[in-house]
Amino acid sequence: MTIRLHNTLTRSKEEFRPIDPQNVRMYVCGPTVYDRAHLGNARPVVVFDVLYRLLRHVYGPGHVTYVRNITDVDDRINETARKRRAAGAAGTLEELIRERTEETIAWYHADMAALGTLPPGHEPRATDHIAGMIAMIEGLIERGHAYAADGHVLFRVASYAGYGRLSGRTVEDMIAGARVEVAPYKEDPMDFVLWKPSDDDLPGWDSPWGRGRPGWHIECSAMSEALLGPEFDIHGGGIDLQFPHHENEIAQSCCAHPQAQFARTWLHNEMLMVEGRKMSKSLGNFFTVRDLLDKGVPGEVIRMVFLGTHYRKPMDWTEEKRREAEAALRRWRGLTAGIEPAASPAPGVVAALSDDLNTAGAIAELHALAGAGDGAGLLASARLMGLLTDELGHWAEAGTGALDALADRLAAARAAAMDSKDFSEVDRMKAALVAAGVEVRMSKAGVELLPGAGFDPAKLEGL
RNA sequence: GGCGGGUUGGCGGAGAGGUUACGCAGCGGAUUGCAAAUCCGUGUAGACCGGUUCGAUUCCGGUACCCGCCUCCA
Repeated sequence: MTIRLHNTLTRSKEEFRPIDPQNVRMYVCGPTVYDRAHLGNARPVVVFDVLYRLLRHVYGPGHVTYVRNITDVDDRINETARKRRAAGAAGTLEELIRERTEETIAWYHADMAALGTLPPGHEPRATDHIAGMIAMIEGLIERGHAYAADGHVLFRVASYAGYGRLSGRTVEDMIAGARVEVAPYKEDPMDFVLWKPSDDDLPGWDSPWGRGRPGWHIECSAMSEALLGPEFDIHGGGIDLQFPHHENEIAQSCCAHPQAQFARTWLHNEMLMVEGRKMSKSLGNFFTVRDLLDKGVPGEVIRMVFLGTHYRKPMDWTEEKRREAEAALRRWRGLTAGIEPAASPAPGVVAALSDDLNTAGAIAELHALAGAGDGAGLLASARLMGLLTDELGHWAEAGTGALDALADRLAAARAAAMDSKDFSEVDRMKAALVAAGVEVRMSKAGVELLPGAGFDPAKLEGL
């Protein structure tokens, strides 16, 4: 099976050929752990989880290395720690920072697991790789690609001819935009920070340039090199990282290792929209994955909604999509209950995923399998996409015990009504069940009650 | 201002230079105490204007509108 992926670097779909099929290497930009992950943060995690699963399917589970970093150096983290200290929290600033990042990472792991995503093989933390960053910065200075000034170290953008290739813009274009930060210590306004000084109120590490902390982009260059080497297969993240983050990563890594190509294939997922607007912190229209889970939206449903839109198109989160996804999953779970998955996923599903992760096309194939009554094929294929797994299925079983008892009562009432011709009690029960989101099936064979979309076990109380 | 992307039937959302996407909703039928579910049947859409072609929604150019990046962001 040939996998084809859309490479941002070339703006075209390319056949994917790993550098080493025995060790396919992928790096995805992970979270900055300053707060709960919002729904937009979850999209790349799910998208690249599907790619990870596909790569494992094609090359073997032991032949894919997936690295997703954790950024735990960040001014927003510092800010939270400072506020906590000001509010009287015990401990040093460093301890409060660690506390904050530890709890945020635990939330992140729990929330992403709820979406059925596999943990990456490595989750390096920036604070564990400071030495590697300092070494890389020193190398860049030696080669003339960076310079120290006023306690800062800056990358000399003019020294790298390839700058702008990923984002498809020239340095002149960017200067025309005229929104770069001008600082007295910069040789050129485009130059970006590799290292910056920390005062006593900020976390810092000793370096040749004094006590300080790394800039935003250098961590990914250092950590990908440490875990995947100077050249690897896939680098992923949200499209908003294309510039400047990924452009700067390329500049740093390629200048540090001129003989290597850094990441060969760049994949970017489009943004998540809410009410037609990008979900973003500055617009203040974001909600977290946990908010949704707490509202009773199962992680599997969120995952299904995500996969319904191709990753390179903006996706609007809507209540209607949530409802449709839940209904389809309930149907499929009913169809596959007690069935063993087929030995391998359906070729049509693998083919769709292999075509630049056409998850919407793959879901259409799942519908076809369900329509054909192929429960075993459906199960194996859905699981390749991380759907219909045992871990994600608990939501679909909630309240089913109560339904079994109600089904018996309804069957008895119906049998009595058949004789008396008075169906009022049967109709009352049926209406109440439908109101609780239950699908009521009455046939000659008997009565069957199944949870439907929006099923709420709490509404069964009065029955 | 610079750069990039998008525009598909009632809604969501794919692929393909010429043949039904698919899902949801709708409509007709079977079935049912009535329903629901299920099954069968049913829709002929691709912003606008040109061009290439025997043939374009699919390729090329332009226009309009929408969105994103250029500033913390996935």
